[in-house]
Amino acid sequence: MLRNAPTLADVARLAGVSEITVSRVVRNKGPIAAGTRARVHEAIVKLGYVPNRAAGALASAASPLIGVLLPSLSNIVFPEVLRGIHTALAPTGYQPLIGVTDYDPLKEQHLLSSLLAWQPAAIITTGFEHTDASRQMLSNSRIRVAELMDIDAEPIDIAVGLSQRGAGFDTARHLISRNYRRFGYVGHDWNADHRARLRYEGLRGALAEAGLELKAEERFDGPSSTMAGRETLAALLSQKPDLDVVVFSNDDMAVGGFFHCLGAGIRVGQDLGLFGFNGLDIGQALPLPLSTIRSNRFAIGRIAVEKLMESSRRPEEKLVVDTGYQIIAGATA
Amino acid sequence: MLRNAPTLADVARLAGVSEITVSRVVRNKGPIAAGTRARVHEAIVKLGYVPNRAAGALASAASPLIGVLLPSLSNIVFPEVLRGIHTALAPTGYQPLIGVTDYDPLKEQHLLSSLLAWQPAAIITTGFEHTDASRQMLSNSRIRVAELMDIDAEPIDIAVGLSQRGAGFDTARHLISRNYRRFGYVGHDWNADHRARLRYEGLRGALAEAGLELKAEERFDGPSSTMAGRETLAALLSQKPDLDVVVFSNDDMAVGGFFHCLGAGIRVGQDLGLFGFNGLDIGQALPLPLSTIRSNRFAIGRIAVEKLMESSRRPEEKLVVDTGYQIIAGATA
DNA sequence: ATAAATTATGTCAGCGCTGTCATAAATCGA
DNA sequence: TCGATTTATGACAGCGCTGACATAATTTAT
Repeated sequence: MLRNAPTLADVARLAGVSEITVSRVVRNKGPIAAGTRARVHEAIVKLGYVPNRAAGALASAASPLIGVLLPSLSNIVFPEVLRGIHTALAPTGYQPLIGVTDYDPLKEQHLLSSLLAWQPAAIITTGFEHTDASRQMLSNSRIRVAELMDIDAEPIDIAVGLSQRGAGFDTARHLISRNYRRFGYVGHDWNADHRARLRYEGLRGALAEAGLELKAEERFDGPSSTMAGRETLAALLSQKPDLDVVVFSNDDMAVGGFFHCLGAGIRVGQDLGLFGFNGLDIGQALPLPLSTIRSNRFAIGRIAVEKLMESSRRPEEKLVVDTGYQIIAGATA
Repeated sequence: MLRNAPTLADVARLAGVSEITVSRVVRNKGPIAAGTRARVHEAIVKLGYVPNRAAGALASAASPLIGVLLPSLSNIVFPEVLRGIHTALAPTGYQPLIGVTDYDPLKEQHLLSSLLAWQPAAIITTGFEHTDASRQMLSNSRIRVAELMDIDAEPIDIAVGLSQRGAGFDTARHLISRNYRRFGYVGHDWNADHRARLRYEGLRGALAEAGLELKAEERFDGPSSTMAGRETLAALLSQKPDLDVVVFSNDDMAVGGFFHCLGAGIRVGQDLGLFGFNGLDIGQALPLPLSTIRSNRFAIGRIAVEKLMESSRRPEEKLVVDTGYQIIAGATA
């Protein structure tokens, strides 16, 4: 932006009104006579005026920015949440200011303070794992805060997501009802991905209730990926070949598992059941649609924004929105 | 952010120095005595001072923001570019302000003007297709501009990417050298995705040079996806079964094609060759690794930021960085 | 017709910071 | 030793906008 870009004052002069009137026209605020509005708009177009957001943010101690903290951009899950956020934000004039935490609460804390420096209207972050300092900043700021993906704990303000533990639990219930008994588990690094751990715990809980247990489990030491799923299933089966179903930490891993079976001549759905989590498109495009759980990621982002926008002040009551999950029966388990 | 958050003045008072000195300490600018610096830092920590970015941006007519315009977040390609941008940005203190254009130049134009209102240090956008007004805004602004993904036209300032046309061309050359002759093409909507069209044109160009042609082609009317690839290949083959290789507009589509073959009992690599574009992980995790072209998306984002950061003023010379592409021979063609 | 309410517009200070220019203190060179 | 540099700090205005508080013009009610 140039120093000599037209300002409110320039527009006001050209339209023959005061600056504040132009400001009101631009922000659609307060009563403006139709004729005045027209003249101002004309002047705006003529000069190519674009409001300086920094000045506006400073003067009003508020900005049309929404801080968004995402743990990762490496698989499609969080971009989809972001897409939901974006879709809901687009008609409002708010813009997302993004930070990527790499699943690191300390990084989240640093990013949070630089986001807060912009005086955003709201902050959207992921999960409930924050440093004390982050929590402090968020509650001090008094702006609206949404914590996404999980609803298994008490939010700072709004939580939007699904019960990760419940999803794990219902995975086991579903598979037990389909007469699977010899369960294996293939996961990835859950120091990073806390929600994968919650699903795992839910899974084990339901198995225990049914008097069952995991016959074998293997965790890939790194982030989830198709390749990791493929290799980790191979490792699991070489150690324990007589499983009748394997639950994966997510669809990326499960699709990899499917590919392993394809290569190894294992008939998926007959010799071995496979179950994922997320309901990604890729899983449903497989020759056998993947049995999995739909996690409604787009909706989580969209609904979070909608709820945040309902009021600029944080209400007394904390809000928890359960976006639910649906078991996709599929054909692999 | 609260109206009563500590300001520079509060820090200055506590440290017993002037505001400008605190400002200099915070920004690491100008000479500061070690003792002064220490006292200021102490005061900053004690008060939990966080600089108000809006004020800084207003006063200096510049902000530590980088405007990023992406066409889509629906598949993994642009999130990966964004990840590259993010990775390079993280140590610099700059933050990305994101807009999603849905491949619509007019939407891009609107987003551009709201990004520019923040007086960003630079703008990163995609491709060369902009409205005249966008082009105008970008050149008037004098800030650094990077146009990503394609290098087949003259950039406004910096272009970082690969020759899409060249990638299409070399796809054909490669397949011809492997004795494929009966080419089919499966694409998606290229009104949106202009680069897919460039690759297609490159492909046809190389075929023509070799005295060959596309025996059949089919374009899915919508964005690329695994399912679209699967269905569109089915349609193509039902119309023209005797192809020996099918080139897809990208890996998502090609993976879908692979799944179709799996279901239809077509032996990939023997009965029919498949070739993609992008070099996504998923393609390489297939039982037969997908034959495709690696497009170095992460590097495109990272290098764009690095080049943008080299100077805050736009140099006389336009810069084109070719991040290249590599043919991944794979096993499907 | 006149007070009361409503609508339309303006004045002014100040948001929190940084650029510019000035000044003071320390260091240097011959 | 004394001007010339270099280093360290400060005073001050002003970036472009908006909130609070008038005030003027118009409509409505009585």
